[in-house]
Amino acid sequence: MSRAQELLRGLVNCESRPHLERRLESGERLRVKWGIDPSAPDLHLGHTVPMRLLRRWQAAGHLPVLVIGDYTARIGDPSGRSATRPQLRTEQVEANARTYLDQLFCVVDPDQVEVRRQSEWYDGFDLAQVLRLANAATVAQLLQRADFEQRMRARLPVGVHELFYPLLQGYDSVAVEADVELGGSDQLFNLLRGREVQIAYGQPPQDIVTVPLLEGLDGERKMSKSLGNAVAVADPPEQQFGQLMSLPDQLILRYLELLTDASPEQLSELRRELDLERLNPRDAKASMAQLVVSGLHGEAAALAAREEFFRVHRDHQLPSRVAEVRLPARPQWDPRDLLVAAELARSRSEAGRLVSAGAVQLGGSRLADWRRPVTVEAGDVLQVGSHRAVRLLPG
RNA sequence: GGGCGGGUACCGAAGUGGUCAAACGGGGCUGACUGUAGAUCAGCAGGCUUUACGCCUACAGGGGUUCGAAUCCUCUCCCGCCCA
Repeated sequence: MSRAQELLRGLVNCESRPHLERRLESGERLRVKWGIDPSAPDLHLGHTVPMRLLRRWQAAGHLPVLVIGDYTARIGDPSGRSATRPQLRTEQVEANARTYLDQLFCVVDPDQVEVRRQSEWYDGFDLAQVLRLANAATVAQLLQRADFEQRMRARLPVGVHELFYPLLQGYDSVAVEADVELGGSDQLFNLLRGREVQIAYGQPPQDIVTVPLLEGLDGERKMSKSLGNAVAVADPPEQQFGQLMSLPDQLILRYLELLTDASPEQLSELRRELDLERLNPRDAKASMAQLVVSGLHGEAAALAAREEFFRVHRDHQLPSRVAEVRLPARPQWDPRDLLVAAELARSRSEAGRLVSAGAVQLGGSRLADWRRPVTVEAGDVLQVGSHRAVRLLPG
């Protein structure tokens, strides 16, 4: 496999591939732009797909240029807007940007990057420059974008400022003189626009590399924090492990391919084992989860997370670390008050329902009826379902 | 600026005067089973209480009609479409 082929392995799309391969073979140090909007403080596993690619390119001697979208994030990300969103304040954006970088450097080598912020060039942008930028595309070109079209058809709002997104992102490429821009496959439109903007400003157009979008835990839609199907990079290892175990079985190989260093040979071997049912999908999934978690938190943490998961969910034992709750001493408790006091139920009504459903155990025995008061011994464990439990202490 | 159509629980979406705390689907929670928080099947679904077909709060917001309103009227706010 040539150097270029190695760097482009597993990618869905390049523009233009022959040109990019030539440049990769030339030994040139390429400036590889990757942009992120710090509109929310957390990166998730979907972001680590391009991050992992950047690391590979770093190893081959190229320079990632990370563009922090502090400007577009400050305006407010209009996608998925359900109400007028409060504009993010500068400090908030800056704080987000910092946690972003911390998370990024879990994967990307912090010594081999250039970090840039949009504010470097947009703070001083005047109207003449805005108009010149706006002249780099026509309305028809901007509206042909698939998600605008879908939203218009679905009678959802499309803000005027959203039309500027591709232009702003494109101008970023001009500002940082990008040779290559990396993005998710949903970014193709914006990335291509970047080429046109560069041409309009007299620069050679960047090459484009798009990586596949990672499906979220629901197995259907792309991973996104707002869809609630994401695993955050900063989440604790046990939580990540558990979330990964809730993945539909058919995505095990996909996650291995996009989120770990598993080789194509290992993947096809694993596929064969699963097809022949020689391997329990649960165990394959656990191996995947362990690899992914160890990539972010290290091997020891990943192993501990795996053991804890099996202990609680396969062997149905109490979690090894149970939170402690201090309660006033009372001779008897209404089970509902007890659940609310332990923060295992939001209301007495909900607590009553949980007891009726047979979900609640106190000191190892199942509560049958919320009407029957219970006595609490110091150190008793109150448990709801299989994995929510607290130890009750007098206080 | 004009015309039209909308705003219902976490999301989508029924419901056009009482039997609506509100169908159905998704998501969520719980149980059974299992091979995992996966799959499948079942249950739960605002709050409070003396757990009763009791009370309070709730169908964008305010005001009104009515014995009674998510449903009718009115004003306000928000959104979409078409025309200009």
